[in-house]
Amino acid sequence: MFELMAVTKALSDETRIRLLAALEEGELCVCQLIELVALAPSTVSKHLSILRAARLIEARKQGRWMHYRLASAGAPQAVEQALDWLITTIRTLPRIRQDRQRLAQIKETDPGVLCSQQTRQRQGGACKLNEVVLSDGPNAV
Amino acid sequence: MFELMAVTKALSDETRIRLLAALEEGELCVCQLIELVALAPSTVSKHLSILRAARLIEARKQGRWMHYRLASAGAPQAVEQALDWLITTIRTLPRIRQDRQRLAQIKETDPGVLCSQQTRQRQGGACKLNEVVLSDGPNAV
DNA sequence: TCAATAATTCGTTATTTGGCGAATAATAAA
DNA sequence: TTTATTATTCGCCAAATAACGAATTATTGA
Repeated sequence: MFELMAVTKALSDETRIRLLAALEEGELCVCQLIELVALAPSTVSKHLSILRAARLIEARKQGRWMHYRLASAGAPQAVEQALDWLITTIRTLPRIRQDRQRLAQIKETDPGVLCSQQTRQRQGGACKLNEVVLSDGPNAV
Repeated sequence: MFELMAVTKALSDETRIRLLAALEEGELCVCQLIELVALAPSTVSKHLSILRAARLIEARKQGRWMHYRLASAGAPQAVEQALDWLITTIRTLPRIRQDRQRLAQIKETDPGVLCSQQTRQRQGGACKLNEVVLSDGPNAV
């Protein structure tokens, strides 16, 4: 029962559904998934750990990068069937199709470049935006 | 996406899984489900409304009684497939088998009698049982 | 019509969950 | 070895959720 609930709880969050859908096309590294769902690295990492605990995804470490993929054929049957159901069900949903397009763009960028972009955004990169907002614009103080 | 999430969220609670499993064998009224999961009527009613909103179950009103059953063939394909997956997956789980046995007992009692028993229990009615338990039996003080 | 009853809705409380940033771990590069 | 970088874990806060009892609705029976 515990294992079943791990699966159903893992599937009960929209972000995690999107992550699974993204992985349908093949293995991705964390920074690519972060780029797709546009959430903090710690948040995405937590979502991935929940999916992994439910055995819906598997991980592979390569240097500093972690690569995630959907559970393989070796997974429990309940997990495999759940994934089958999910993937066929979500394929046509607008949100998922949108993600799929965006993912194609993301894959064009080298993951290394992607990571450094994200790091810059989290650090000083946002300052320029703040300055503009604070000195001018509709939300000026 | 909204409809899909309604289904996955509905399946993310253990009580609701047990309710679905109970309904696999056929239609049941609310008081029978209350008896099975041993939760407050308002709680069970809420769970049923969540399952119903996800279209996993359907309802039929007969007088003061509401009868619930699993979604029929007319349900959305995603719902039907989810139910198929769930029912086959949970059938062997200890907790569900246990519920199935208890449900057989519950069905032996007339629902009307069941309801009045429950009403008495929620009010002062538990006293008689308490007295017996307190004065004698395996749990006597 | 009025009381009883099956179920639901409402309001409140406690727990769980999702989100973030800071700190940490692990690995690569200088 | 030291620094940079990728990802995770931790600690905190806000939002969502499950539980209950009280009040309400809908229906039957007196």
